[in-house]
Amino acid sequence: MPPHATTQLSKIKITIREQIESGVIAEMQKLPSERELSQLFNTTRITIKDALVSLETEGLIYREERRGWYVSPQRIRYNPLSRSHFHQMIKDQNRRAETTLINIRSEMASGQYAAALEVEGITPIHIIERLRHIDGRAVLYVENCLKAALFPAVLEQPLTQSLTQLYAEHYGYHTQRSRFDVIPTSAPLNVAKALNLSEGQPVLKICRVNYKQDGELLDCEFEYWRPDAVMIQIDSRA
Amino acid sequence: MPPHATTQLSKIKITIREQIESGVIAEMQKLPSERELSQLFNTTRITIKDALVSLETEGLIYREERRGWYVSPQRIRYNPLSRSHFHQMIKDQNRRAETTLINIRSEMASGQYAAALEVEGITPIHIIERLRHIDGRAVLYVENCLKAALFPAVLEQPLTQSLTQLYAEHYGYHTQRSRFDVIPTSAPLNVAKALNLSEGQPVLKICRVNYKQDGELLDCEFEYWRPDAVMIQIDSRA
DNA sequence: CGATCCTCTTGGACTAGGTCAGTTGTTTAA
DNA sequence: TTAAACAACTGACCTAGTCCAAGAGGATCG
Repeated sequence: MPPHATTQLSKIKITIREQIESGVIAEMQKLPSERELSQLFNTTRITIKDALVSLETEGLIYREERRGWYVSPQRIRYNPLSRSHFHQMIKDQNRRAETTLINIRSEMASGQYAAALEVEGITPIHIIERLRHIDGRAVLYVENCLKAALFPAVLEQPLTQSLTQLYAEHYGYHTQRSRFDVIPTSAPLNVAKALNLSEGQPVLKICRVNYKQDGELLDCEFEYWRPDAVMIQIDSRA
Repeated sequence: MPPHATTQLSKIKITIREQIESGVIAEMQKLPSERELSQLFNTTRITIKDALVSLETEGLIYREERRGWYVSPQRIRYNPLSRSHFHQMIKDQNRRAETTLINIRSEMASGQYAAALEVEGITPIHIIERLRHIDGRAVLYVENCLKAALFPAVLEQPLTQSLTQLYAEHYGYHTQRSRFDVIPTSAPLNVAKALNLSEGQPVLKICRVNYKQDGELLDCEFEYWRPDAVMIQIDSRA
């Protein structure tokens, strides 16, 4: 019997947590369906769902929309200040990374793009939308936003690799300064679609602005992480 | 009529969002009760609750346990690398800060404390639990964890002010290096109690370790923020 | 061999209630 | 005047279902 289990909810949570921590259900393995669990615990789907959502908030499990609930793997440690490549970072932590290109748009800066790029008036920009996977699981949706004037013919380049590397090798741009915000919020529809979430589920949003060697604003980036997949880790001299 | 509102849920969300953004309901003001809202929108409390939880995830509203739902104020911008005082940071953003002392414990390091302080074997520590308010709202629960050997008679000092300042003025310790982790997770029971949350609601956990001028580990800190109250903002040269 | 269709399973969205415990403000009694 | 008692209100927790759309996998057909 679980210790100090007062409510149904905490009993369910404790039992499932024990199953996961003892390894009975492995990382990335599927939990029984909500209907099955509600029979197992002799309760309703709503109570089961409340328990699952709570464990999801904790970062112990995650869901794929209309597919089921799964056990979260270990969090990736991520330092947004280090401009090291995503693929390198994942590999350093003995995990497997993939990147797919979703879409490229060219438009005039407006809304959060204009604000982040600190531009007024009509400025043409390219927006590169990519999806990053770790161990086969979509965990990160990224929008890179480039001032078109700084990046001639960028759309003909290979865009599933590191953009940092592309900037350096093809344009001679090096990031000298970075500024970023971390905001716990919810997934907009397009992000939710890409990450197999439903609209309004929690994500960790990271907005990053990079400046090149001469101090000019280089590009900005909007990252949307599955919140169970990552922890921000920063080490710096004060 | 709200645009593109397909489901009940999104209709309710859009309507409440409009009310807040247009200022009909002001910051920190209470929303109607779930029961009232379910009558207003001619739906059940479950649907209303789903909508409210979704807006809460977004950071637009927050709840006080068994008290009601309220409109979130603007997020505080917080740079965990700058060792500037909490009260100064809040004042710089034209907000009002308070700190209350909850409890002080002296025990032997174990669990996450031992891990963060990088100690093995029996090490006596002091744990200072404090609660921080912004504009009268409890938004941050902090545990400071000090190696007792480094801080003789620390418990006789005033502990609702800045500990950084106390370290410098009374012990001559200055933070030279900081390391911190940011983790979206859920509130443990003691934290939930202090922040008027219910167990398992989302918090932003920040674990910080400070090293003093000679490189020795000085102290560590566990911060639990209401996730709608804060955004992490870092600016640094790469 | 590849595409399409069909069926089963899944979580998402919803209705219509009830009980319980902590919070708040008011009334009452010492 | 003050504290204790009380009643009203709140979200937390819970039951018992229905309907729907998207996902997954197998069978079928060109």
